[in-house]
Amino acid sequence: MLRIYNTLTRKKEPFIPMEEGKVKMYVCGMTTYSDAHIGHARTYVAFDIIRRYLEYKGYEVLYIQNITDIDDKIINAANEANMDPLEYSAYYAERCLEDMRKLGIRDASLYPKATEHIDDMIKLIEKLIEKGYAYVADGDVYFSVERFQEYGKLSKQDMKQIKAGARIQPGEKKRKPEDFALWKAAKPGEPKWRSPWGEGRPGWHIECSVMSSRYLGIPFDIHGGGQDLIFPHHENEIAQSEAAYGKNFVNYWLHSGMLKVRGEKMSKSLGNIINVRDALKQWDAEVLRFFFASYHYRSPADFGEDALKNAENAVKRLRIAREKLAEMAGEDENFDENKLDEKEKEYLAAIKELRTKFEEAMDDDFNTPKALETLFDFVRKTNKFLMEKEKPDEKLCRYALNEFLRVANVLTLLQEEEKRMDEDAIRRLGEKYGVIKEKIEDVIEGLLAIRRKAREAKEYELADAIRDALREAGIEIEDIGKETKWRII
RNA sequence: GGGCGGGUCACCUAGAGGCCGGGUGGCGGACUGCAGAUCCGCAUACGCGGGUUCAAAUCCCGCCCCGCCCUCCA
Repeated sequence: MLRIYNTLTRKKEPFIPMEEGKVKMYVCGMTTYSDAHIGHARTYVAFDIIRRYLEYKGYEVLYIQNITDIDDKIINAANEANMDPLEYSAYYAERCLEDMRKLGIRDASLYPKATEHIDDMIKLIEKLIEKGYAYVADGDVYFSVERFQEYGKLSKQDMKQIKAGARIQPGEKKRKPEDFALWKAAKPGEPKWRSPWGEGRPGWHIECSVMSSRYLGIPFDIHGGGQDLIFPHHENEIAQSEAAYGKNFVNYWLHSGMLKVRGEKMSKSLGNIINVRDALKQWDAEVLRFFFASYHYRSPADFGEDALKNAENAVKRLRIAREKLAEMAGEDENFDENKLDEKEKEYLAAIKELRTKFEEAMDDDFNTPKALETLFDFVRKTNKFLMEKEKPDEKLCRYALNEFLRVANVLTLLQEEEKRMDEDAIRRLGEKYGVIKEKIEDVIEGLLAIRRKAREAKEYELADAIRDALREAGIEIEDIGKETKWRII
């Protein structure tokens, strides 16, 4: 039974979707006015894993992630760059999605954009005005917070606190400081849309109320985002949606912890924002994903050299185990349990345990660090099994590999092979030793043949030179007796 | 001030009242021409001070420290 921590109740609750077998989830996406940073990556990897686990459990998941493509910051940034704001945000939206794909995050079911839903926003605002929850003030429209009794229920703040923190910015025409904008009258030169209150553009919060209910209905199952969005954004979404529709908006609110950099908050003023693009120059996408998965999604995470280095080594251990298993694995996984000997039966038990322990961990509010433990436990048992068993059952090995990959995939690990070897360097090396072949694999084999002869002749300098050069190029070799295996590291 | 989450071995993380955490790194052993990989073993831990209990990293109280939010934020 999956249990999920709900920010609304501050408790772990059994997860029961609205519709059996289906999960409708919405995660607040990016405001696209610059490249995605590793904080975004953390959040979207976390929700990607959540989505994958739900699918692993057999749910059909409809996963909506919005793109905020109109907003003050976009307009300002576009003006500075001397570009049209909508072109500007479209450009960054594309780049951000590209970054997420490079990270290995699966696409959401849909990435709706704010500017494509202006009509629906206007309708919702009209409804709020009709019902007396919103008012027009000189071309602006504001939500009247005190009209919504439950305001503050998500962030656990009472009205007194909210009022104490609220301010009226210059140019705003709201009646109460705690009110927030649903619609903003256009200033000269800004992108604008026609509305019953004059030309203008939507406030930030309204888009999520509109797009979530448009694609998922209301209420829907899961609404996620970074912890920094709890207040005011998600609080405001609740106010808008529940005031307008008179019913519960979301069943489970999930919030991911913030990412720090070397113990400090990531912020423009500290100048320590790390873009996904830059992070990918230094670290493998899979290493970054492992790093994120090694923290529980609600805990703060700290992006530091040591932790990344640890992750890099840990990932290597997983990859090697995968390779070793793959070498022994046959075509299909339909092994015959009666043909297994004692050792194999013992290993079969370990394979089955992988799944149960993994699920136990993930069922507990997506405890990915705990889930990783089960992977490493399995790796140790696999290595031991392959070491002790001369000719392991091929089908059993295929089954083990498949099971391993199935759970690893949920954690976004051991996915499609990324080319990490430097083919050019290997070919140059081949030329040096007179090995010229079409296929890179043949070049490597040829080099290894030369090395084998060298070893037999006890010409260890040459043997080691080839080994070191291959290692430089991303190929690691392993001598087992007379035989030599190689793998991409 | 209000809300939330933390302080666990050299490093990164998980954690149920009693027994176990895992990864990285280190040390020793097996294997090896060497290296790597792997296996086995070893070490280092629960911010501070009280309390509850036969038993506390875990529950309670107080304190110190850190991070996040409190109308820009993922």
